[in-house]
Amino acid sequence: MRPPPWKVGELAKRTGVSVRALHHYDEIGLLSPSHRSGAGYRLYTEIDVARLQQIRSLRALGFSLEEARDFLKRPEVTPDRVLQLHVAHLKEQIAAQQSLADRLEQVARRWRSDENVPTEEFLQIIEVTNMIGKYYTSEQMEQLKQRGEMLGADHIRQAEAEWPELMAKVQAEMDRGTDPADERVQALARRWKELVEEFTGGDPGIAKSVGRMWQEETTIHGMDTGNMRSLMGYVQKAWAAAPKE
Amino acid sequence: MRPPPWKVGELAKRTGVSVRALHHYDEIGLLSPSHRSGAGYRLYTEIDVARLQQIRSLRALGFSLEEARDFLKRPEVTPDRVLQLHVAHLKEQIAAQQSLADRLEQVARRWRSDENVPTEEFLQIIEVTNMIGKYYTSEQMEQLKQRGEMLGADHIRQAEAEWPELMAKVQAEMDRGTDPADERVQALARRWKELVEEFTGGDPGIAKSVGRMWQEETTIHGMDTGNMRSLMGYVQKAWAAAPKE
DNA sequence: CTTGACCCTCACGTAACGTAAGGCTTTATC
DNA sequence: GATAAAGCCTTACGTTACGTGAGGGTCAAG
Repeated sequence: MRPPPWKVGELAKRTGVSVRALHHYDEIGLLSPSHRSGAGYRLYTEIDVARLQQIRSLRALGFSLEEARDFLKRPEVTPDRVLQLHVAHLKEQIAAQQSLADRLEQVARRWRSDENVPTEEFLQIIEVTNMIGKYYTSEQMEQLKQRGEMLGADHIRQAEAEWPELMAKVQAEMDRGTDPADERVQALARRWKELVEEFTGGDPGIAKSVGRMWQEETTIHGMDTGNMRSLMGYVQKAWAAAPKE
Repeated sequence: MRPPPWKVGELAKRTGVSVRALHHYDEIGLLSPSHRSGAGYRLYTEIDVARLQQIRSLRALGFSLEEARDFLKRPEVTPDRVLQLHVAHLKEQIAAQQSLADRLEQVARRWRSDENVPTEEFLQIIEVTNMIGKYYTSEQMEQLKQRGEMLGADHIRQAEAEWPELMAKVQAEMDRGTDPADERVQALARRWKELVEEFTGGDPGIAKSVGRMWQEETTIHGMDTGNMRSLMGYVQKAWAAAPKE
């Protein structure tokens, strides 16, 4: 296991990725080992390991192998960016799973008491169960990727810059106790929504999940999380209070 | 949407399970709607919805469709049992994801500071990432199911009864501050391990995850969780302190 | 020097649907 | 009450990410 060119079986044993999978990644040009021995043995280096990690993280996000390959081609995709995405996704999953677990426990309790659970409960459970692990669905990813390309890197950066600013303003209104229905707050909430939509391509499903992702992202840019949740709550109230269009 | 025989598309829309998937489930005899209209339209009742929920929960646990079908045939499998399994699995996932997320954040920070992360980190991340969502692997499930059949229902119940008893004893030693290496504790730890192995068929991978499941299960039988964790920790120390065989 | 553990390259198999084709039925619209 | 549009049916081939051998070199150990 020691000496850092590893043979395929060694890498497989250490990572839990099957030999066949590594062969497959090589075949499709997703991860080709940096070296081959004289006899044609695949030899993987640290660089290959790092790339494999990126790949597995992206797969955990729901990327297909092809999407992962394309994504890793893009120059702005740095290793820590991938890690951040993975972390954001995990936190999202955790939140969703936590609430589902609570719900399931309730239903189980109810079932044990009177064996009579309304079908509506089951319908909702099915829906939520499906959503978990599917948060970034393939079409959603499609849109995300397209948007990412269409907006261009600098556009994205601009949005990134606007977020903290916008959040600071919202925070100010919140501290001041302004009613979420107030026009000033409404304007901020609208802008918030626009920013989200700009990034998501207007898909409401993706908006929900990516909303939280942005929350993470901007957290990383130097803000605190507990607070953020209350901010989100405030904005949501504002949306709820909005005159319908 | 109201009237409870639903057509396939209605059910699909409400649950997020695709029409094709429902057709598929019908084809393979996993979920055949209770009724058909004169024109041959599939009509799903509340009972069908409840079954669909079971199926999706089992799928979330990593069951294949065939395994789910067989599992649901068994008479001791009640709806709330499936819910409990699902809950246990979710909590397990949450714990694993939480620790992975922490790890990823650490690594990301380290990367941003010196851009130099030891390969060992990546190897471990890959391994853990793989394990999540794979906790119950198909072969593991195989073993679980086989064991479930081989042990028989009453054997299981006996084990169920022994758990609280055993845990009470462990708790007593722990409260007393007995060293985990002490022979009394060692005996209890061995029995603990035996019980786990009896249920898991001796597979160490499954033992780890099912250990937590039992934790949940027995919790449900009326014990408190926070405490349980420290119990587990204590037993693990005992295992670590065991003279190697 | 042989034997077991690995490695290679084909190459076909599989699970759980996706997707499209061709053709009825039900619902909505005028 | 006709005429779409929308939804349902079956049949059937396509897809992704590998699993699972088959047939045959390679290499460290005894």
